[in-house]
Amino acid sequence: MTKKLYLVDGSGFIFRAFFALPPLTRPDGVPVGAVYGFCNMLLRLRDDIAADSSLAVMFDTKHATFRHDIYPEYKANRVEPPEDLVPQFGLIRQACAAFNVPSIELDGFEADDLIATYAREAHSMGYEVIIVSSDKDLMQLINDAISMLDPIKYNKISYAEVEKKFGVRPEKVVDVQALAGDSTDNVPGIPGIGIKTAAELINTFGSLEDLLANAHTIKQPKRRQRLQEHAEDARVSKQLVQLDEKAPINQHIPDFVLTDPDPLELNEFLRQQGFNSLVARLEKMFGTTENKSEKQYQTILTEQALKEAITACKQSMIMSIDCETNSLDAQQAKLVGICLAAAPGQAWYLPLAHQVSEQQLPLDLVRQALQPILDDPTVLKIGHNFKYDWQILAHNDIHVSPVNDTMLLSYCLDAGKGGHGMDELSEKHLAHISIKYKDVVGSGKKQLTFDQVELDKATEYAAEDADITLQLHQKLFPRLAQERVVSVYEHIERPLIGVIARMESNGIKVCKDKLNQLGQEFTTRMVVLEQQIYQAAGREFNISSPKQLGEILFNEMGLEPYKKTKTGAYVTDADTLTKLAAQGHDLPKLVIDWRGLAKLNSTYVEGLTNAINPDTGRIHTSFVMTGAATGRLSSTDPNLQNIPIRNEDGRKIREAFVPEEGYSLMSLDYSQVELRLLAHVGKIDKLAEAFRQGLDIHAATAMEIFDLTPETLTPEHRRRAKAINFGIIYGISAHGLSEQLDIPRSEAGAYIKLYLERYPGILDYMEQYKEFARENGFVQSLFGRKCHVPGIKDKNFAIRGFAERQAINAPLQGTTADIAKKAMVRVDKMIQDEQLDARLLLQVHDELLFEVRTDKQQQLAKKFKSAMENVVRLDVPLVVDVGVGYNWNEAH
DNA sequence: CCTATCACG
DNA sequence: GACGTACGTGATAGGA
Repeated sequence: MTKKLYLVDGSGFIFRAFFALPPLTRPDGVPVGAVYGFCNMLLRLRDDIAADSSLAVMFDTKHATFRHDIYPEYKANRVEPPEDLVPQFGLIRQACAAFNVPSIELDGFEADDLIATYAREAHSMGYEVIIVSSDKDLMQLINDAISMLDPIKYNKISYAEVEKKFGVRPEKVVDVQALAGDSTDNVPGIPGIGIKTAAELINTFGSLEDLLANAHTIKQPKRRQRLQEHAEDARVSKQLVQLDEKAPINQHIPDFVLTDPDPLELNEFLRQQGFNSLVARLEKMFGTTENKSEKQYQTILTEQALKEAITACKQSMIMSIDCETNSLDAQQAKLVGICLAAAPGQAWYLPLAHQVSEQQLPLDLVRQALQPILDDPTVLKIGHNFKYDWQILAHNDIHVSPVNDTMLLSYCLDAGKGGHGMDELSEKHLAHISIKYKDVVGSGKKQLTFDQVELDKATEYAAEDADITLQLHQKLFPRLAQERVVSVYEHIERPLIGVIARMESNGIKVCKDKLNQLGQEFTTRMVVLEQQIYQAAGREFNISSPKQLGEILFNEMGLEPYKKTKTGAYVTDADTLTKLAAQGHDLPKLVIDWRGLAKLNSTYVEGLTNAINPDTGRIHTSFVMTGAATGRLSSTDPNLQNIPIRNEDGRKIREAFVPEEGYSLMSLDYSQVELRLLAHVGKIDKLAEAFRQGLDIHAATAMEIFDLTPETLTPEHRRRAKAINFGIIYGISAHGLSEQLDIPRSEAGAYIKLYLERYPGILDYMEQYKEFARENGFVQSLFGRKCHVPGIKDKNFAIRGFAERQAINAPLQGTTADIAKKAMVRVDKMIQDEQLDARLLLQVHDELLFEVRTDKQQQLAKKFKSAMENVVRLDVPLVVDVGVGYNWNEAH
C-alpha cells in the first residue's frame, strides 16, 4: 500500500465554509461557523484515513505574491472579507495547533503554490496525494497519483470532474484558464472567450502556444482578431494561473505523519468555541479527554445502602429518577430496577427483578422506603420522558411529585432544532456520548431483556442515564426563565404528563370481530380487483410495487407520465392515477381502488388487531409529547391520530372503536380553529365578523372573493374558497394552490391576489411573522410556545421559502395545539376533582374523544364543551361540536 | 435503511 | 427570470 499525504487548502476551505454553512456564534458572540466546519472536516478526515497517512494544512498570507509583480491588478477586484469571517482566520490556525496538524504559510506564495510544491515533491517520493479542496485552480495538479477531495460535499474530484468543468485533461487546464481568464481573481484572459470556447480551441490546437502561433488560421474573424490582439494577455494569464511548484519550503513531508492531538488541549479549544458535539466525538476517538472526578455509581442490594442513598437525595433537594424495564410498551413493561441520582457523578441503581443470583430488595420494602421522598414537596424529582416512568411506577403503586422533565424542557426551549432524546441532548449539552441501550442488551436474535443483564453492566448504564438526566436539568432549567418559556412549560407541558399518562393507560376498546369481518370483506373485493388489474395490465405483477406499476403504465402501456420522483422513477400516486383515469384508462382506477383496500387491510385491520393488548382488550397508543416542532402531539404504536374518516370504507374502521358496556363514545372537536385563530391573530375583521355571525366560513369566503350572492354561489366556488382558506394557513403559493385545485398557476395566482385584497391584514400577518423569524430564528404561538425555523435566512430559495411557510403556519398550528392541550389539562382536572364517570381516551389535534357513562352523557357533554370553548377568550368565538355514539364513527 | 405512498388534522 | 413548494405527523411495502 502506498502512503497517503493529505494537503488541506485551509484558506480555500474557510471562504467556502463561511458561505456554505449556516452562521454560528460562540456564546460570547464570536462567529465560528467556518471554524466549526473546519474542525468537523478534520475530525472526519482523521476518522476516515489510514493511521500511517500524513496531513498538513496550507494557508495564504496577507502579503503580495510574485503574481502581483507580473500583473499588478491581480486579485485587485477582491473586496475585504466579511467582518464575520475575519476573526475566524486566526481561530482556524489555532484549530490546527489544537489538532496537532502542521499548518504552513509562506510570504510571497499562495496556499495553492505550497500545495503544488508539496504535491509534486510527495509524488516523486512515491506518495499518493489527496488535495482537500474544491478550488478549480488546483485541478491542474491532478494525475494518477494526485487527486482532490471536496471538503464540504466530501466527494472525490478526479479526471472526470476536471474534464466536465474545463473540457480538457488536467495538464491543459492552465491553457484553458489562460484563455478564459477568471473574473474573481481578475485574471484577464481573452475577452469574449469563455471556458467552452477555450476548451474547444485547446483541444483543436493542442496547447496555448500552438494556438497563438496559429491564430491566423482561425475562421471566425472576431475570434481571430481578439486572439491576435490579446495574445500577450493570455500569456500573462497563464503565468498567473500556473501554480509555482518550486516554493522554498522548509518543513518536510516526513514531518507530516499523523500524530494524535493532546486530548486535553483539543478539548479545551473545542469547548472554548462551544463545539460540544465535537467534544463528544473526540471522546469517542481518543478516549476520555477530561480529568473528571471519579464517578460514584453503586448497586443497591441492602436496606442500609438504600437508606443512605435516600438521605443523600433528601439533602441535595433535587434528584433524578429513571426506571429500567423489560419493554418499551409502558402497558406491558415490568419494572426491573430503579435508578436515582443526587449529584453529577453520584447515582445508585436499585435492581428489583433481575434474573441473577444476588439477593435483590423486595419491591414492597423499596416502595415503602422511597414513597416519602417521592412525595416530598421539598425534593424535586427529575425525569427524562417521565410520562413513561410515571406509568411504570403507577402500575406498581408508586407516585411521584413534584416532577420536572428534561425532555419537555428541551422541547419548550429548542423545538425545531433537532430531537429531544437523551442521547442526543447528552451530546449536544454535555459533550458526552452516552452508553446506548443496544450496547447493553445487544440486538437482533440475541437481544436480551433488561432483567437478563448482569448487575454491574445494568448499573453502569442506568446510573449514567440518571446522572445525565440530572446534569441536563442543570443546563436546561435555568434557560427556561431567561428564554421566556416558563409559562408554556409550567401551564401546558408539565401538567400534561399525568393527563397523557392516564389516557395511555386507559386505552380504547377495539372490537376484534368487527375488524376481522372488515378484513374479510376487503380481501374479497381485492381478489376481484386483482384479476381485473392483471387483465387490464396484460400480465401479473406485484401491485404493491410502484416500480412495477410504473413499468407497466408508462413503458408497456405507453401512457404519458406526469412527473418523475427525485430518484428518477415514475410517480404513480393517487393524483397521477386519477388524471390517467380521467383520460379513459381502466387500470389506474382499478389500482386506486385496490390500494385503498390494501391500505385499510394492512395498516388498519391487521395493524390495529395486532395492537390490541391481550390483558385489557384495548389499544394503548403512545402519545409523543416532543415529536412535532409546532407543539402538536403525535401518536405511535399504533398511530390513532390517522384513523380513516374521509371515505365510506375507511369510516367502517371507526366502527370497530367502541365503548365499554354502559358507556358511550363522545367526541368534541373544535370547529375551524386555525382559521378562527388567523382571524384573531391577524386581526382580519371581515373573517372575524363571519365567525361571530356563525356563517359557513368557506361559503362566506367564496362570496367575498368571487363577488357572489347566496343565489349565485355554487359548490365549486365553495370548494375553491375552502382550498384557498387552507392554503393561507399553510403559507400559500400559487403553485401549491394550482396543484391542489388542478387549475393553471396564473388562475391560482389571481385567486390569491383577490383573497389578499379582500382580506387586508393577511399579507401583513404573513410579512410580520416572516420578519420576526428572520430576526429571532423562531416564531411563537399565542401562548409563547417557540418553534425554531433554521432555514429562514438560507440563500437557497427553496429552503428559505419552506422556512417562510413554516413561519406562517407554525404560530397557527402551535396555538391550536396549546388550546387543545390546555383543554385536556382542564377537562382532566374536572374528571379527577369531581370524580366524573368519564375517561379521556384520545386527542386528535383538535378533537378530544371520551368514554362516558351513557346515562350521564348530556350533562358531561355540556360540561366538557363549555370547558373547551372557554379555554381562552379571542376576538372570535371558539365553537366545539359534540357527537355521541356507540362507536367512533357515530360519535364523530 | 431509504423511498414512495397514503392515512389523519 | 428560474429555481421548486402547499403545513404538521406515522405506518407499510418494496427494494437496495
